[in-house]
Amino acid sequence: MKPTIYDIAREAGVSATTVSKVINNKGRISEKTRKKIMEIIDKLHYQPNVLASAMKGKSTYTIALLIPDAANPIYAQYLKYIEEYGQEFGFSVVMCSTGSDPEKEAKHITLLKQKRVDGFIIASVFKNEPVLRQLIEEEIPLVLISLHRSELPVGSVAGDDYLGGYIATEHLLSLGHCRIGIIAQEETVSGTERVRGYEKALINAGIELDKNLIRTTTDLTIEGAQLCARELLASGQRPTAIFGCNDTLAIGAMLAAKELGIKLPDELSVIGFDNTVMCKIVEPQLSSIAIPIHEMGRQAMGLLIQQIEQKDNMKQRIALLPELVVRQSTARLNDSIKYST
Amino acid sequence: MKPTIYDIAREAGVSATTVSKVINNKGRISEKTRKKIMEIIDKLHYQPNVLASAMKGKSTYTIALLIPDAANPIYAQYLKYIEEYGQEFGFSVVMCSTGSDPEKEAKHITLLKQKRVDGFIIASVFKNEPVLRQLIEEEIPLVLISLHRSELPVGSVAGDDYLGGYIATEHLLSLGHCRIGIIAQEETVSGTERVRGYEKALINAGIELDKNLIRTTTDLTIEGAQLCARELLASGQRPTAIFGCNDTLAIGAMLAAKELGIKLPDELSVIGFDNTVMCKIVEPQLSSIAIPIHEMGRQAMGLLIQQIEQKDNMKQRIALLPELVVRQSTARLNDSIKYST
DNA sequence: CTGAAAGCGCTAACAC
DNA sequence: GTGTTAGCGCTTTCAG
Repeated sequence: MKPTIYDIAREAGVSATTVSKVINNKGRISEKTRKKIMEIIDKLHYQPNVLASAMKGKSTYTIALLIPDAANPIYAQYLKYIEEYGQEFGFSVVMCSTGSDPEKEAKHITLLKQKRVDGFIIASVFKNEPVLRQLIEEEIPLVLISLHRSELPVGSVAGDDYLGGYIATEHLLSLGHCRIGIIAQEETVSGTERVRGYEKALINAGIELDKNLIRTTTDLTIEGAQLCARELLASGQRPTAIFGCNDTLAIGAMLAAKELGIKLPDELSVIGFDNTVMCKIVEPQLSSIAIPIHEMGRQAMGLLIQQIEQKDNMKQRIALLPELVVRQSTARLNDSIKYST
Repeated sequence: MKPTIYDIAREAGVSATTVSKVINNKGRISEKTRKKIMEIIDKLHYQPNVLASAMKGKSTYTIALLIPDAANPIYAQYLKYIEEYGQEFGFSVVMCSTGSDPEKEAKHITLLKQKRVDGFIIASVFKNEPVLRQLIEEEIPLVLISLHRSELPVGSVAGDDYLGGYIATEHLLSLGHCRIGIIAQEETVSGTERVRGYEKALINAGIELDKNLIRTTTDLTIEGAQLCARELLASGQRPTAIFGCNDTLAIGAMLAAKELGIKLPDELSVIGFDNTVMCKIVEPQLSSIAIPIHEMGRQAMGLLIQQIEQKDNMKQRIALLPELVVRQSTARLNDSIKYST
C-alpha cells in the first residue's frame, strides 16, 4: 500500500504530527529532524493524501469550469488559460460541458459540490438561475466569464461587448458603408450588447436604424448563419457590409455571399467578432474584433483564487477592452455599388 | 454547516449506519425507515461527502485527461466526448495541458495522484517515459489515446494511421497523380505511420519513392507548414499533389500554393488528415481523412471505467478505421500539367 | 432489520 | 521542539 504519514513517522522515530508539520512548513522543527523526515519521504516515495487533508477543512485545490461546449474553440481557450494559471497555484480544473441544458447544469453543480471543489467558474451560458443563486447564497467561491448578471453579487470577467460592437460598426462606417447588416446571437447578453453598440454607432453617424438589417439566430453553426445571411442579402436593398456577431456567424455570411456570386470585399465587407483562428484561414481573411481571451482566463482564475484563499471576498467585475483587427474582408465602399443599389 | 450523515440519523431517530445503507442501497432496510430517511435527506438538502467516502477506499469518481494543448480543436474534442461519456457514470474529468513538457507531465501526475483520481487518460503526446512506466507499475488505471507504446502493457485507443495514410495517398493516385508530396509531423508515431501508409500506397502503385517529396516539420502551425510547402513547391520537379499529415499542415500547403500563384485544385491537389471544422471553411474546401473522434473519446473512457470498476483489468488496444472525405481540394490530374513538368 | 465501534489519513489544539 | 488526543464524514465488520 501507499505509505501514510504514520509510516514516515515510524521510520523516522517521530510522531505523525511532526511529519505533518514538516510537510506543511508549520511550527518549529529542528533542522535535523526536518532533514531526516524529508529523506524518508523521498525514500518511501510518500505522497500526502489530499483527500484526507481536505477533510480537515483544507482546500481540495480543485475548481470546476462549466462551459456550454468543450469543443468550441473559444471555450477551449478559456479552459486552457484557466488551467494554465491555476496550475501555478496547485489548482486542478475539472471541466464540465453543460450543453446549455439547465438540468445538466444542476447535475454538475450538485456532483461537484459533493466532491467539495473549492469553487466554480461559469462561462458564457448558464440557464439555471436558482442553482446560481443557491451557489451565491452558500458563499461558494464563484466567478462568471462573459455571463452578465448585473443583479447578482458575483465576481465576473467579460469583454466589453458594447464597445466591441461599436468599434466594429464604426470601422465599417469609416470605410463609407451606410447600409450595414448585422447577424446577432439571440438570447445572450453579450449578443444584445453587441447589437446595442452597433446601433449606437449608427445613431452617432446620423444613420437611421433599419430593422430589416438586423437578424438574430439561435443556430450558431456556420450553416445557420448562412441561412440568415442569405435572406439578408437577397432582400431588395441589400447591405454593403455585414457585421457577424461572432466569427462563425461572419463566416456564414461570407459563404452565403460567395454562393450568391457577391464578391468579397469589393461588393460586400464582412467583419466578425472574437478573432479566432478561423479568421486567418478563410478567404479573404476575416477582419474581426479581438478580446483578450488569455487575459480573461487568467483574471477569472485569479479572482476565484482570491475568493478561495481569503474569506473577505472582495468581489469584482472586470471588463476587458476589445480591439479591432483589420484584415482583408473589409474594404472601402465601392462607389459604383453605392449608387447602383 | 452542511448536514452530515449524523444529522440525518439524529433527525430520523436511527443510526448513521442505517443512513449510510440507505444512501448506498446496501443491506436490508425496511421500507418504512428508508422512506423516512429519504424524506429527511431531501428536507435537509443533505449531500454525501465524496471525499469522506473516498477515504474509505471508494472511488473519487474523478479521472484525469492529459493533453498537450487544450486549445487545439482535436484535443478539445477528445475532452468533450470523454467528459460527455464519463458524465453518464458520474465521473468528472480534470483536464491538464502538458504543453508536451516532460516536467509538467510529471508534476501533473504527481499532483493528481495525491488527489487520488481514479485513473488517467493520456492523449497524443507524453514524453516522460519513466512516469508512464511508474503509473503502469502501480497499476493505476490508464488508457492512451493516439499514443503508441507497443512495448508497454497498457490499454489504448487510436485511429489507424497507417491505413489513413494509405487511403489518402491512394485517393490521389486514383486521380492520376504520380508526384505526390507529403508534409509530415516529426517525432510522433502517428506521423511516421501516416508516412508509412503513404509509402506503401506508392510502392503498390509501382511508383518509386522520392525522398525530396517527403518533408517533415516539428512546427505544427499553419506558418510552419507554409514554409515547408513553399520549399516543396519551389523545387524543380514540383509535385502535382500534396498530402498534409494533418489539416493544419494541409492548409499551410494550400496557402503556400496560393502565394505562388498555383491554382487549386487544377494545378495542385491537397488532402489533409483529421477532418476538422477547418476543412469546410477554407477555399477550396479541403478533402481529408476522418477519424471518428467521438468514438475514440467514448471508447477511451469506457476502457478506463472498466479498469476502474473491476480489478481484473482486461486491457485492450482498439484501432478505429479512418474514412476518406472528398471535398474540392483534390481533383483529377490535369493532362496539360502532367506533361509540362 | 438495525446499531456500536473502529478506522481511512491527516491536522490542530493543547500539553510537555 | 515534539507528542497526545481528538476528530473531519463516512463505511464496514460484527453483534444483537
